[in-house]
Amino acid sequence: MIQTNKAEYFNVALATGIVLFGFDLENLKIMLTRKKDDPYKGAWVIPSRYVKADESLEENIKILLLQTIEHEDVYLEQLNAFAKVYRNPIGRVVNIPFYGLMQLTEKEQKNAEKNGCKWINYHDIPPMAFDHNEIIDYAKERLKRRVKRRPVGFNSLPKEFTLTQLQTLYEQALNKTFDKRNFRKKIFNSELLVDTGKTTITPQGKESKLYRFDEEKYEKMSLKGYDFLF
Amino acid sequence: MIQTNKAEYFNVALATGIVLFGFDLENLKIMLTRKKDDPYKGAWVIPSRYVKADESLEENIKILLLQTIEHEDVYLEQLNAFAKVYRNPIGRVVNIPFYGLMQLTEKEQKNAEKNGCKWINYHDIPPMAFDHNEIIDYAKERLKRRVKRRPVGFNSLPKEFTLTQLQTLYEQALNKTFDKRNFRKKIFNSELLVDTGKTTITPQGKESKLYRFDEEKYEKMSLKGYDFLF
DNA sequence: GCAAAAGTGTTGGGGATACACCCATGG
DNA sequence: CCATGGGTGTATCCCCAACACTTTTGC
Repeated sequence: MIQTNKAEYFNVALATGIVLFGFDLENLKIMLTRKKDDPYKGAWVIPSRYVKADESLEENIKILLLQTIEHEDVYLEQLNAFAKVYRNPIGRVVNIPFYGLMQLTEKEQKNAEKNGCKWINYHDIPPMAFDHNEIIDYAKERLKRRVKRRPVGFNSLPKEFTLTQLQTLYEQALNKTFDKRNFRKKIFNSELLVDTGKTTITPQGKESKLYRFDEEKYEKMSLKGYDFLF
Repeated sequence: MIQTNKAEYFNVALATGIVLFGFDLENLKIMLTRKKDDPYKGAWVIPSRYVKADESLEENIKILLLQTIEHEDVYLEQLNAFAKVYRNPIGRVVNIPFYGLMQLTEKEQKNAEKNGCKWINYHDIPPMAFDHNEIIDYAKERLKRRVKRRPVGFNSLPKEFTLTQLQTLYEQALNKTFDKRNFRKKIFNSELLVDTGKTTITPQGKESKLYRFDEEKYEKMSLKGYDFLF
């Protein structure tokens, strides 16, 4: 590490951003907002926020979550820093975005709207300011890897859910379809699910069994990943 | 993005670091150096360097490579930013480390030594300054994932190599052993290798076949990953 | 009555693992 | 002559992919 006078290097700004994925049991969505001031006033962006010198990235992201969906109950992972020299016209701003995954209910839909954000379909992301399209593409790739290699439902489904809901989540994230029987076999083989014995009536009026995750098994799988692939 | 006066946020320093893995055909090693000035003067660190406001991360890493091994012929990937508030006593310094993978020859051994660096065994990393042990652990996990899911030999072996050398690389990185026949079967099934028809005499005096990678196939595999696991 | 969704088994193939011996060389 | 390392084949098992019909409900 080259030693030098502080002023020469302590002149970069740090920001976090959040690529927040929400699953409403039918579609995967991403929460976007519009920029409130220049540069790029009015353009689509992911929610972002400058980091103060004595603030951790996690604290900063939590504030972003409170300002948008109004709670912090989100699974988070840090993504690669985006640090190109001229990515922001006002100076050298490094954005360290996070990937977030959550269940999307009416509540978050309303809170987001109230706070000037919008949940937009995963497959229908508009052109955005800065390098935010790049950031979203990167986050989507991360989500795909996670879905393939680790269980993700715990963070994006209600406590009890149907197998069709789980399969829909996987199909949306990976943008392909699965054979129902094979999907269920794979899931059951992983011993990740517990039959609650209960049923629900789906929006289509069909009776459907409810399952929940085996939390202990889920934790183990989250760390190790699967030995098979979706 | 909250708008504000520039001085309030443009006060962070940015650094890159390199966790450089080298394979000398027998052992995996990591290049470390000792800190030349305070804080932590004399302590082990990974080679690191402040980023200037108009300098890209990649430019910065290239300079680090020239100052240590004296060439840039290294496979690089950016790792997660390390950004804890109090990780550096002189101020808020965010380190964006890179993972590097290369073949380690006599030349780099000598250059590193000349430039105050040392190649240390992968399994024998000393306590280090700042959070550099954490960074190395993170990079090791990345290497393990890469070895399991994508071909890595191209970046860490000579153009032509023996299957034992390739297997040793995998065994070192994953810290386990493989059955020779099964390892070869898996590699051949991937159709990644081409028999050069040549042989070499190993240091043990045995005649051994030389292989090289099928570059086209290798590129494809690097992007998609394997459908099987090591 | 018909369209849409929930639920359920079998078969075949391919890749992973486990496992042992021969031969050539250096010492 | 023996220790070391290069090279090779088979049998088993399990996971994966392909594939179709019944039942119930809403409309």
